[in-house]
Amino acid sequence: MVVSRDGVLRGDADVAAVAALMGEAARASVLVALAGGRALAASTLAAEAGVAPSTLSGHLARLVDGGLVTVEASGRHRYFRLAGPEVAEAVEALARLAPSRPVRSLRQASHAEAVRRARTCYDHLAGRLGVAVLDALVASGTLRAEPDPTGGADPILGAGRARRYLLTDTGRAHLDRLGMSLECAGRRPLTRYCLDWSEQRPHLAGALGAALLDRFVARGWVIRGERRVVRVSEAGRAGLVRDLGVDPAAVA
Amino acid sequence: MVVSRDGVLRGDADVAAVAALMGEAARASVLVALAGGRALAASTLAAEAGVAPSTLSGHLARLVDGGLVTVEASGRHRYFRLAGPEVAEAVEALARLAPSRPVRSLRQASHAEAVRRARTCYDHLAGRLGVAVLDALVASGTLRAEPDPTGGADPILGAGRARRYLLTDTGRAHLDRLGMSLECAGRRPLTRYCLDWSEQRPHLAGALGAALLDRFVARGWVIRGERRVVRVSEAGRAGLVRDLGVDPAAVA
DNA sequence: CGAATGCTTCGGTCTGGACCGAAGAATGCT
DNA sequence: AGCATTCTTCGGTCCAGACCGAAGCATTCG
Repeated sequence: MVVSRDGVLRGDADVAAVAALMGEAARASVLVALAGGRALAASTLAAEAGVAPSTLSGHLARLVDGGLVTVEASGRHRYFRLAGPEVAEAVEALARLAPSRPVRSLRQASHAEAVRRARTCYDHLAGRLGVAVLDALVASGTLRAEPDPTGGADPILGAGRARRYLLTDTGRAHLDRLGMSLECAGRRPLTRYCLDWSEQRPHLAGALGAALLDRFVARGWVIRGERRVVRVSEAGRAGLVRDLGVDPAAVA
Repeated sequence: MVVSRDGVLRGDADVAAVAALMGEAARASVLVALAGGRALAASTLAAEAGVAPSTLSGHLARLVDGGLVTVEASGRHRYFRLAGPEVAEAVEALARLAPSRPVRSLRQASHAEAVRRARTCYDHLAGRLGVAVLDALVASGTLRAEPDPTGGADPILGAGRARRYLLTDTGRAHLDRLGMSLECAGRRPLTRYCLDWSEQRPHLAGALGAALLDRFVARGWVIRGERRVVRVSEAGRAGLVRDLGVDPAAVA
């Protein structure tokens, strides 16, 4: 309906150009990773796509040039984002007619649910559980959410969202009482956030995030499974709710 | 939302594959030409795309293999059609974010409307007028719509639609009275239909279709414009409605 | 200030695939 | 049957572009 030949509506050279831009594995990977409105750094995207940073840099330049993606420089990072909802719609339209739609087996579906529920992200917790833990730490005053000091919008979380999380004195004492203090953070930042892709909200990373996962595992609160999935034990359910104030729904 | 990494929702290899299939000028041209549900023959599509038939044959095979296009053999022709509405939607989604969206000027828009109203298709009439003329000839009994003798579905019009139009005896007499009989059809089939891309319905082609356009022009009923557009004169409006029973709305 | 980090540009290699023409199979017309 | 038309397959050429590593800027941190 929209398209037709004869010069009546639109030529087709454009369609081929846009499709060609999407029709390469690394670039498609970028667009898919960016679908949902996330902004991600070039290095992250390169790891996702499984190509060298230099290669992906070229791809990103072409995507930006083609108007599918926008860039925002922030320090020495450059955050890439889909240029608009139309781009996401096009990606989804293509995904809908992807060949060999992998028959989502029951087993795969339940694995997917497990991943969303609780998993590791590098060395810290992620998924609904990871997000709930950060929420609980903020709610209990252990961490204090600090708005962006520069006043600018955070490229990942958007304007008005916390840009860093500070460990309070009472919070440090609290963790000490629980036997969860950190020996030495070394050069690593104590707290960092990491945007959870399945929850679209931040979870706790950094040295504290790693320490917490470490303790949880040591106490048998969470058990590592395969493919980064973790399972919460009965003791973990009780302990997380009692000692950290985690939302019971997140460990159910 | 639909798409994400980690095997949770869907990998992206499929997106890249589909997009790559669309990301080539000749193949995109095919998809655009087929948008709207038309079924076209390989040779037609090759001419559209501006490549050798052998080249396009390869492209069509890939499109069929990729599930974007279906093929139906009919005699020595093979008619290609989009595999489904999802394909058209994807093409349109891509077209929407095509770069350098050519600003549709008022002039272009009115030209488009004129093309839809009445134009020539090779040597016969097309557009709303062409379709209306065929309708009128059938309604008046000049032509008799013959269902597909083989009982199979017509590759262009679908099952249950007329596959050929026969000139009846009374119809021939009627055309004689109007001074519109044909001298000699030669080797060319007397009647053929041709699917009108703007109306999605058949208009009259073949020797009779050509003869009618010829007479209409000779009598000054229609005036040829540029770019295949034709305009109906005041006399034409009256004559077409009075002598042929054409729907007045089609010549308004 | 240097060192580390994040990203881009450049040079060189290599493969996929787009293209054509010629030959071959299938079908319809006379 | 014989011939024309339509489409596909095959062989061979050629170019776009995907890829990597090394080197070059810019920024941040110690």
